[in-house]
Order: sequence, then structure tokens, then C-alpha cells
Amino acid sequence: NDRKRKTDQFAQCRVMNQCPPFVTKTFRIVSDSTTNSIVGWTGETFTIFDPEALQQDILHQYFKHSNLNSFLKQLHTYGFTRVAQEPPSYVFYHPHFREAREDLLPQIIRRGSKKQTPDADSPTVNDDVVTSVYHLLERQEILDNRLEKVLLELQEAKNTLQELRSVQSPVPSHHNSFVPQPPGHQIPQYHSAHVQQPYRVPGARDYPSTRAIEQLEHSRFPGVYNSSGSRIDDVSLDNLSSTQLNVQPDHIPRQQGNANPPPFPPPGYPPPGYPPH
Amino acid sequence: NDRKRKTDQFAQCRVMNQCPPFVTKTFRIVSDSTTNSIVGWTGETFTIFDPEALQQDILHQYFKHSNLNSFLKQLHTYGFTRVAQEPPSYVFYHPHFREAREDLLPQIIRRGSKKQTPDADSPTVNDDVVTSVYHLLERQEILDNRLEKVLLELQEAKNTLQELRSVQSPVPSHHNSFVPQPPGHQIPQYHSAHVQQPYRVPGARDYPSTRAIEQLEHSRFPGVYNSSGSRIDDVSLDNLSSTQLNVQPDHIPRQQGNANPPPFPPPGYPPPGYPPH
Amino acid sequence: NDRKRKTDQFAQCRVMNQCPPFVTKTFRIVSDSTTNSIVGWTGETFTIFDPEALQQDILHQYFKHSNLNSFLKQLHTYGFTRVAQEPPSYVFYHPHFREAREDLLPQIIRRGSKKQTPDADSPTVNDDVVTSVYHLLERQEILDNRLEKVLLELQEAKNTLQELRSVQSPVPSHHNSFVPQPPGHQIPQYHSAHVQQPYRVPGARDYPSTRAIEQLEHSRFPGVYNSSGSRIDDVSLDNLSSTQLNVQPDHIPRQQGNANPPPFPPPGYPPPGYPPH
DNA sequence: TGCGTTCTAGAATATTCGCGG
DNA sequence: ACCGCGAATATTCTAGAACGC
Repeated sequence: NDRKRKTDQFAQCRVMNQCPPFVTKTFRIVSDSTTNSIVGWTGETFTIFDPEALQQDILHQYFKHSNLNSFLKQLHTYGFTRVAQEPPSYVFYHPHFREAREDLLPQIIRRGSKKQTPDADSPTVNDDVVTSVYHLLERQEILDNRLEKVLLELQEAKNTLQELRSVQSPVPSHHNSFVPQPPGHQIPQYHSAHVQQPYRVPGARDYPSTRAIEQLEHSRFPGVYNSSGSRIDDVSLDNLSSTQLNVQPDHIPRQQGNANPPPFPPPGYPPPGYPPH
Repeated sequence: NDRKRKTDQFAQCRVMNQCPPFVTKTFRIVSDSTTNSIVGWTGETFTIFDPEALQQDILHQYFKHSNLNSFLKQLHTYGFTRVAQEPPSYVFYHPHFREAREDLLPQIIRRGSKKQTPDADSPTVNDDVVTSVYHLLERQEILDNRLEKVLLELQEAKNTLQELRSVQSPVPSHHNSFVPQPPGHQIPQYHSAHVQQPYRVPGARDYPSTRAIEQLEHSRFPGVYNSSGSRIDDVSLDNLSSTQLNVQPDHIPRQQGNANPPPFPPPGYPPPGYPPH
Repeated sequence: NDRKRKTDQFAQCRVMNQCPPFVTKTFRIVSDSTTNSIVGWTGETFTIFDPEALQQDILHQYFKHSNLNSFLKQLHTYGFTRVAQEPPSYVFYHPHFREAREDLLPQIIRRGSKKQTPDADSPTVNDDVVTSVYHLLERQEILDNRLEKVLLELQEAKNTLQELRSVQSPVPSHHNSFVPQPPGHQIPQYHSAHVQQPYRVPGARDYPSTRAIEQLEHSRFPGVYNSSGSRIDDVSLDNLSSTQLNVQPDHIPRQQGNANPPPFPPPGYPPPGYPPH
């Protein structure tokens, strides 16, 4: 609440104080539909298609120079980032530089500008964190809702299917897919890739540079799931059977139920059929 | 201190950059089905079948050289390991270099890169906050993954149900949402987690996110899934049909199957049609 | 010890007049008389007259790119400095990059290179002393070169004057060149560098980053001129009229009679006649 | 002071070379 | 000779620093 007021205050200030000329000029340049062949919006980014033409024909209309480098420098100064690294393509992105969103422009601030902390009483340290948390919470709600919805429909579907089956065949298939899968038909590694440990080929070395990451990867944070993961865990999926999930784990050695399992499967060696000719 | 804030403010620049050009280029080279006789996927590895052809015909299309050795050097620099040494066949493996798993590429880090240990200097940030954020991120990943999985299975179930119905009879399908969708209105392909880039709600920023958070996002926590995520792997949804679920994933932020979610919305790359003439 | 062997090897290489490829390539580019309209020597500097043409037609013949910026970056990396700032004209100077002086090229060292101290076996002698001596030698070379040039021009001038006299009039103009020169025909500052303040083009900035070497290069070593530079001051210029020395000091701000003169000779500015067509 | 322009430096990736196993 | 690797150079993109307004 308190936070919100501050934010609003800030937003208002920014709205009143027009943003630096460079920002609005750039916005006009990009938005000008008569020069779309030179520079224009490309989704959430904007692209300079013809650097030469921009330098020759456009820049001097807005700035005191005709130097593409100076323009690029300004873009960097205001936090734009180049997102394509294959010259000669200039694709730039800024979180607050969006098509038809002139209202966001004031949030584009120059580097070293003091405008960034008008609130000033907040310790400024956690702003990023707080905002991140906010967005995360938001996302989580969306996800929760979607998951609930899906589960509901699953339940319905289950019922429907059951109905159909009972109509179709009177056989109470006791052996249907809802029975536990035989070992060896476990869920393929593909589905558990994100829970696996990094694979090391025999002889692979651990470079000192990877130690830190691995350490993090190996660390645990107990208690996480007590509060947040429980709902999911309560989802009832009884009477459902697992299917073949389109993966071929056959040749993939696996180690499961291991408390500290080497996470990655050994790489698949080129099958005999390779290469295809 | 002041200096740090400045740096953090623009840390997002780097956060947004996908991954080094070499990684994406190599992925494209390997995945290009028109050159499968020269280089291509071989299970969880990729193989250079024809080093000569690669050097002569392929490399210069992607790099500023045509030397196989330079390519191999880069592979080593990024942690690829050679798993078979019978020239003239080169088989390489990297835990995060998998067929159709473009989402894993950002986890491939260059040796000697400073990205790996951005920690250690995050000072005043409450550890509590960091931990909370960490938990949130983690939960979200779990949710994302499970949701995706459920959606996939729903689709399968839907198909199965349709099959059953068409075979069976003009059953007065009881009005629920499980009416079969016309083919072509299937759940869009972007539901398949493993081929998608993570999406962010419009306007969501990636906060320069204190290094700690970045690290969290980049780190993996294997033990997590032992307690909460594993069960879902056993979920079986055979023979169930699902509906469209009337959700619009377009605007729904998702982070799926990616342990290292690129925080920024994927910038709109210039569509093929650009520039308009 | 082992390390020393390597160093020695390298030192030997250096002695052999091997220098980084960029240096020799740039030397060849500038010295190539077939491209004098694009890039060429302009006195003690070299000038890029046509940046576009250089980028389009020249660079890719020597490097793996066609970006002027990359070329400029390398120039800076090797210690070249830009001495005129009116695009599209790029004038660069380096104390060891002189026309027809390929022998000086090995003294052009890359920034951050560890090569700078190839001797290394001397017991940690005062680096200050060593560096000072080195730079003294360096400066001496510069002075020698300039002196030679001046003498040459003097000779030319003398000849011209002789010609004029014999043709024109038998008047024995009483004494020397100290008759007031017409304004604008003064001896160009170029010739009096050793008594001059460090030259700075208008707006030229002093970067704090100048490293030790540059500092040394810019510092004065009193006594140097007493022994080596003074003689030129005594050069008799009587009966000589100053000729057009191919320099246009008009727009060059000068500061002379300063007690703390910057050591570098004023770079030769591209004469009006350039580029040759 | 803040903004704009320019030149230079920093930092990350890329390419080549040569050593030692 | 192959292979993995360190080190030097090369290329690119971004940031720093000075100066004028």
C-alpha cells in the first residue's frame, strides 16, 4: 500500500516531466510509418533495416549530427540493448520502448541520471527484488488457476471416458493402463531432464569455473514445498494411466531412486544407422 | 554503493542476451536437416560425419573462418566433450545441447566466463527476500512443467476420446466441454514446452535483478523434485480427452521446462516480411 | 625458468621484427600507393580520406571483417590517436608509425600486451629508469626523423630561393630570413615542434587513462634537447625564405612558450592537396 | 545540472597458434 | 600426429570520460 503510493507519485512526476528529447525523438523516428523501410517496429523491438539511409536521411532531421555511432551511443546510454548479434542487423530492445506505448517513455532514463531514485527513502536495494516478487506472485496465481481448471477438466474427462468404456465394452479391464507401469517403462528422462544432475562423460573434467554453479545446483532448500507445493500434491489423479510419451528412452541408461544420482544420461552414441545417406 | 546501483540498473542488458552466438549457430548447424549427411543429431550427441564438407561448405556460412580446428576449439571452450575418437568421425556431447531443446542453450556457458559467479557481492539484500524469491521461482517452474505435461496429456486424451466416439456411435455427447475439436484446432504447438521460449507478461521487466536472483534463476536444485515433482511423473492420463480449456496462453507468462529461464520476453525479431517496402 | 625460455623465444621473435599482424597490415594499407585516394600518408600521420571506400573495398582484403569501427578499435588498441575530428576525415598518429619506416613497426605494442618487457632477466632494475631510457631513445628517433625532414625542406627551399634570385633580381637582400614573413606564411608550427606545447586539436581531450608509456612519451626529459635538439635551433636560415611546407597550420591552435610543453611533435595534418586523385 | 556528441576504453566472444600429453 | 588447452590477437558490442551547451 505504502509502496503503491510511492510508485504512483513517481509515475506522476515522470509523466509531468517529459522525458529526454532523445527518447521522444527516437520514438517518433521508429513510429514514422513513412520510413518503415529504413527503421521501424518489429514486435517488441525496433530494427534499423538500413543503417546507411538512417544516417544519411533521417538522423539530421532530429539531431545535430548524421552519425550512426552517436545514435547508437545514445541508445546504449538510455538502456537499449542490441538483441541480434549478426551484423549488419540492428535490432534494439528496451522494456519501456514499445509500439504505440508513448506512455512508457518517461520510464526510460539516462544512465547516471538522478531521476531514478525519486523516492529515496526506500533502501533502494530491494526494489528489484520486491518487484520481482510481485510479478512472481502474479504469475503464480495465473498458473494456479490454470492448473485447477485443467484438473477439473481432467476429472470430467476421466468420467466421460469411464462412461464410454463401460458402454463400449463391459469388460472391467483390470489390467488397463491405470495399473502401475512395469519397471522399465518409467517416465522417460525427457520429462525429468530438469531434475537431473549434469552428465559427465567418462574422463570429463571439472573445470574450476563450474564449481560455483554446481554447488548451487546441488544445494537444497528444504521447506519450500511445505507451503507452496502442497496443493499440487493433493491433486487426485487416481485411476489414470500413463501413456507412452513419445520418447524413446530405450537406449538411455538411467539411475533412479538414487539420492545423489548422476543426473544426465550417458549420451546416445551414434546408432548404427548413422549417418543417413 | 552508488556505483553498484548504476551497474545493476543496466545489468538487464546482459540478462536479456540469449546466449553466445556460437551456441545458437552450432545448434542451427546441427539441426539443419539439409546437411544431415555432414553433421547432425545422433541421439543425445551430435556427430560430424564429414569433417571435410563441414569445413568447406558449412563453417563459412556461420563463422568468419573455415577451419575445423577453430570450430572444435569453440566446442571445447563451451564445454562440449568428444565422446568417440575414431576419426574421421567427431561425436560431441554437452548436457545442455539436445535436439529440439533450444531452451537449454542459455545454460551452455563459456569457460572463463564471469557469468557463473556473479554472487559474493550482493550485500544488503535480505537473505529472506532472496530465499523467498528463490522459492517462488522454483515453485513456478514446477507449476509450469506440470501444467505443460497435463496439457499434453489432455490433448492425447482428447484424441483418444474422439477416436472412441467415431468408432462407437452417434452418442449424444453430453454437452460438456469435451466435444471433440475439429482437427486443426488442436492445442497449438506452442504448448510443447521443449520447443518454446519462455514468455513474460507484457511489460514484465527483468529486474536488473540483483545478482543473487539471477544466480537463483540460473541455478538448479535437484532435490526439489524428489519430494514434490516426482509424483507427477507418474500421472497417467491415458485415453482421456481434453478441451481447449479456453485459456489464451499467448498472454500467459510461462516458464516451462527451463531451469534457466531467460527473464526477458523474447524480443520480437523482425519477421520475415520486414522491412515493408 | 621454464617460463623464461618461452619469454626468450618471444623476445627473439620480436627482435626478428615480427609484430602483430594488424600493424603490418595497416602499414601496407596506408603505404599502398594505388589507394591513396582512400587512405594514405599525410606527413607524420596517416589519413583515411574515404571511410566508406576503406570499409567497402579495402578492409576485407586484409581482415576478416569490413567494419570501419573494428579497424578504428584496433588502431586505438595499438596506441594510435586521432588528431583531427572532422568526419568524414580520420587522421591518426603513432610515434612509431611513419612513412617508409617499417623498421619502427615492432615498437608498436598492443595495449595490455605482456610483451612490453621482453628483457626481463635484468634483476628488477628500476623500471622507471628502463622505461625512461626506452622513451628517450624513442623520442630521439622522432627528433632525428624530423630533423632530417626539416633539413631536406631547407635544402629545397634554399634551392628555390637561389633560383628565384638568379632569375629575379640582383638585389643582395641584406641578411636573413628574419625579415617579417607575410602573415600566414610563417614557418609552420610543424617545424618548431620541439619548442612547442603539446599539440591539441581544438576540443582534444586529455584522458586520464593514458598509461605509463604515454605519460613518458608526453613527459619531458630536460637535457634531451640540450644535446640533440638544440642544434637545429642554430640552423642558419639566413637568406632563406620559407617555402610552402605542405602544412596548413591555419586552423591549428597553438600554445607556445609554455613551460610545460607536451612532447609529441604536432602530427602532420593532411595537406590541402590531399588526397591525390 | 543535465543532455548531446565524440573519442577512447572495457568486456565478452571469436580465431589462430603452439605447446605438451 | 591427434587432442585438449593456454595464450595472444581479432572482432564486436557496450561503457567511460571529456567537453560544450
